[in-house]
Amino acid sequence: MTENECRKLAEELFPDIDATPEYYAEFYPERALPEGAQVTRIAPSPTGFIHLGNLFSALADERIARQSKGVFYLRIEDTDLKRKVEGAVEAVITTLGYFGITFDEGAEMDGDKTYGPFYQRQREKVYKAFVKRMVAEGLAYPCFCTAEDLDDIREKQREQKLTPGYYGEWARCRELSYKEIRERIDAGVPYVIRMRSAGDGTQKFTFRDSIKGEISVTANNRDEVILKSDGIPTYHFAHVVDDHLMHTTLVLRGEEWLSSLPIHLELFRMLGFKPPKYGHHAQLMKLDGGTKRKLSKRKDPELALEYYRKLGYHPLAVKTYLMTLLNSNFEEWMLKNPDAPLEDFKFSIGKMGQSGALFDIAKLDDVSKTVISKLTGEEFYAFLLDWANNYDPDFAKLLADKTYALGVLDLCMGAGKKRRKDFICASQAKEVVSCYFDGTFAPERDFPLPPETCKRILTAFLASYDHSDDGQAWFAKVKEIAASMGFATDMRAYKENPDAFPGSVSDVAEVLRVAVTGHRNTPDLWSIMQLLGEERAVGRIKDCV
RNA sequence: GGCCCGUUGGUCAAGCGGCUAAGACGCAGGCCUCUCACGCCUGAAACGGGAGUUCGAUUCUCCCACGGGUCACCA
Repeated sequence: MTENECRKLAEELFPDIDATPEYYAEFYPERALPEGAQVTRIAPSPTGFIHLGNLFSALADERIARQSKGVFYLRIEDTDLKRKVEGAVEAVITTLGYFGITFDEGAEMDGDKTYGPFYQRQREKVYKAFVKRMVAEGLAYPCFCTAEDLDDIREKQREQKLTPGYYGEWARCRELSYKEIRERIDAGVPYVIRMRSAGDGTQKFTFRDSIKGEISVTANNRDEVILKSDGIPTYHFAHVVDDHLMHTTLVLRGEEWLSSLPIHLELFRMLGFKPPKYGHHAQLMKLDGGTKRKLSKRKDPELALEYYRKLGYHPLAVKTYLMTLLNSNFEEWMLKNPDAPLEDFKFSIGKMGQSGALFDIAKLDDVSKTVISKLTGEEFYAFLLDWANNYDPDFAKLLADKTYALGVLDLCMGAGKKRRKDFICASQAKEVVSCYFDGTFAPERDFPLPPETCKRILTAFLASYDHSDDGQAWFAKVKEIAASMGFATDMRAYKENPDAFPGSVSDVAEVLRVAVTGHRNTPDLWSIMQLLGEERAVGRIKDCV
C-alpha cells in the first residue's frame, strides 16, 4: 500500500474517530508531581477473584508510590468480556481496603475526572485514535485470518519446527493491497488490526528490569493483534496506551509478563512513547508433594484473600508477612523498630526476591502473634467483635459483655510491656478464649493425677479458699496443700530428685487449673479465678468433687 | 520443543573474589517458672552437578540437571 492508501484506509476503517493522538496528549497532560515521584498502579481484570498475589503486588506498588509522594491508582482491565464478573470491582476495592490498601485515583473514584476513565471498556475511542494513526502510518493493518487459518499456520510451523506465530512471511494479511482489503471489508469479512512488527526475530538486546536487573531479550517480530474484531484492544495495546496517557512511571507485574515485554517495547517505540520502568516479580509458590509450584486458584484455598479474612487473620498481620517476603531486609528493620508503623520502612524494589517464595503459614502465624501482641485489648476486642459479627454470630453474643470480654483479652494478652502471644487469628482466639465463657466452656476434664488424689486436693483447696486473697496468698495456700500431701514445694529440689516426692506444687496447681478451665495450659490461674468471679470459679471446682 | 527467568539449611533469606557462610520462622535441648505463653541461652541444619578464569570461588564464564514462566482475537 502507498502512503496515501494507508491514510485513506485509516479514515475508512475509523470514520467516527476524530480525536487525534495529539488531542489526547494534551488532554492527559504530564502530572505535576515532585521530583522522583513514582506513579504506579494495579490493573486487575474483573474476574471477582482477588488473591494473595494481587495483594503482594499491590502492596509493593502502593509503598513505592506513597513513599515517593507519587500516585497509586486502580485501573480495570475489562477488555475481555468473557471474564467479567458482576460486582468484581467492588470486591477488589473492599478486599484490598480491608488490608489497608487504598488508591489515590482510579475506578469508582473522583479520579475518573482526571486521567480516567479507568475502565478500559470506556476508553475504546482513545485506543482507536492511536490505532487509526498506526494504520495511517502503515504501522498496523487489518487481518482477515480466521481461527482456522491461524491453526493452519501454527500446524505448518510445527511441522517445520519453526517458532509458532504470526510473523514474517507467515503473516498472510501483511502485504494485502488496498484493493484486496477493500473487497473483504465490503464483503463483510470480520477482521482484527495487527501491528506491523519491524523485527526479524534475530535482534537481541539487554533490558534493565527494576527487579531482575539485566535480562536479555529478543526483539519482537510478531504482528500481534492490537485491536480485536469487536473493536476492543488487547491487553498489550491497552497497557501501552493507558500507561502512557496515565503517566505511569513504574509497572510492577508478575514475571509471567516478561515474555511479552518485547511486544510492549515495540509498541511504545511505534507510538513514539517513552516506556515506563518495569519490574517483574516472581510468583508466590507453594510446596506440593515435594516440589514447588505456583499457587493455584482451584487447588489452594489459601490463595484467596477471603480465606484469611474468614479465619480472622488480622489484616496487618497478612500485610506484615507479605512485607517480609517483599523485602528481605524488612524483618530485620522490624526487629529494630518494633513500634514503628510499617509505612516507615524504606521499601526498595531492588531488594525484591528473584525467585518465587513459598508461602509459609507457620511464618504467617508467628508474624500474626507478634502483630496482635502489639494491639491494645480494646483494639483486639474491636477486631474480634467485627469478625464474629461477620462469621460467628454465637461468638459475637458472648463478646457482648465488653467489660468481661476485655478482661479475658487482657489476661491472654498480658498487661503492660510483658505481652503474651496467645492469639494468632480470630478463629483460633475463639478456641483459646472459650473456657472463660459459660456458653463455650467444655467441662470434659482430663486430670493429671488419680481421681482420689484430685478430690483431696480440690476439697482442701475449697476449704481454705478465700476469694479476697491476693495472688501471693493464694499461691501460699496451694503450696500448703502440696506440702500437706508430701508434694514438693520447691521446684528446684523436686527437679534434682523427682523420685523423692509423689508430685510437686506444679501438679497441685495443674489439678486446680484443669478443674477451673478444663485446660492444662493457661495464663495465671489466680487471675483467671478473679476474672471468673467467686461463684463461677468455685462452682467449677465443686463440680469436680 | 524454542525463548526467557531462577537454583545458599525444612521455609524466607543476607552475601556481591578471601567470612568459623548472617538473621528470621520452624525443629531439638536448656534457663526462667505453679502450667502455658513471653523472654533469654545453646544446638542440629545450606552454597544443585561438572568444567574453566584466578594465588583463591557461594560470588565471574560456559555446559548440564532441576524448578518456574511463556509461545491466544486471556489478562
